[in-house]
Amino acid sequence: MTVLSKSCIYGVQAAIYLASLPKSEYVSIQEVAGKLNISFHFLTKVLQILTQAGIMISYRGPNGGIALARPSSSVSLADIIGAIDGTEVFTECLLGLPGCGHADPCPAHEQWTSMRNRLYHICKTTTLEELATKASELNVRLAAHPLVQHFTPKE
Amino acid sequence: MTVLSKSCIYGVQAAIYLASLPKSEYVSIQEVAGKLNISFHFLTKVLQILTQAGIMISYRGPNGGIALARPSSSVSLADIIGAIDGTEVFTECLLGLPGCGHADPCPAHEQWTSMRNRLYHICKTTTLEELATKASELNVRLAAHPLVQHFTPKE
DNA sequence: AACATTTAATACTAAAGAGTACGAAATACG
DNA sequence: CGTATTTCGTACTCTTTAGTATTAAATGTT
Repeated sequence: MTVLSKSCIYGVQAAIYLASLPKSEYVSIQEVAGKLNISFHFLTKVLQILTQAGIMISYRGPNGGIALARPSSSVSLADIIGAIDGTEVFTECLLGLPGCGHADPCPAHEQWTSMRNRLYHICKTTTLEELATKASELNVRLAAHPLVQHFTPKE
Repeated sequence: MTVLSKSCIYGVQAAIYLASLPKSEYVSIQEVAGKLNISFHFLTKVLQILTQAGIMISYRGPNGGIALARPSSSVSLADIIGAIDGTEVFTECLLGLPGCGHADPCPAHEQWTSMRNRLYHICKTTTLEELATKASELNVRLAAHPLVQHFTPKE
């Protein structure tokens, strides 16, 4: 059991990748998938979700692709997680009890609520800009396998 | 995507239920499943895991059942989660990157590590005794559906 | 207008999680 | 010894998530 689904992880990775690019032009999903070592088709589906959510914009045809719809400083981790996995992680009871809340708490309510709120706070205040800066500053890894390779100008 | 699997949630609920009983005798899985509104067969499989992990002990035959192997004050939430879902939640990178760590961090490493450590700390220091006490003190709910009913002496 | 490129949409396959069923093994009790 | 009770082990089904494939729609270029 993981906190984020695979779809969500891919979405976050792609978003960070876009945010880390110098210019904000359309980048083909193929390029992103290649750099991040993700299945192109699968990533396409994930990015469609982010596009529909208004987090990214897409453009079809030659030189088309996807791009962040807003400046990376105004997109939070929580935005992306919310769009793909939903807000469940930030709101649900640890034990999955439907009506768990202040009025009718489960035995783990207090501990978990404080936890969850902190998680939400961190995700809400962490922006793509911040993550992208770290990624490039520290030469930090983004992709699973070999590492993000050098940018090869698209042709 | 949830933090804990259904199996794990059921395991935790059952453990709290056992801990909340006055005496620590063998309780049939059927009784536990009934009180907690969980499928008997499914709960059986989950509790087998906890038995194999040494957290519970079982006894077959008439008047058999399961019981906590140790006093409820020495069983932590983390023990149960670890046995059923594994320690992944407490150790894994948010973005699921294999070698993510201090030496080779992902962009979300710092934030997530502090989060995770706190989660682990809370789960490690929260005992079944504590949870069970809350459950009975506050007349707090444990099961999803109707509510834990009154104890009906087993015969 | 024709063609190449790239996302959108849909459908399909594979794997994992959740839930069900049933027979085998252990044990108490008459 | 036989029978009822209760966990153990295995196998099966259903649902969700992950991943693959294919066709349609949009758009720039020649």
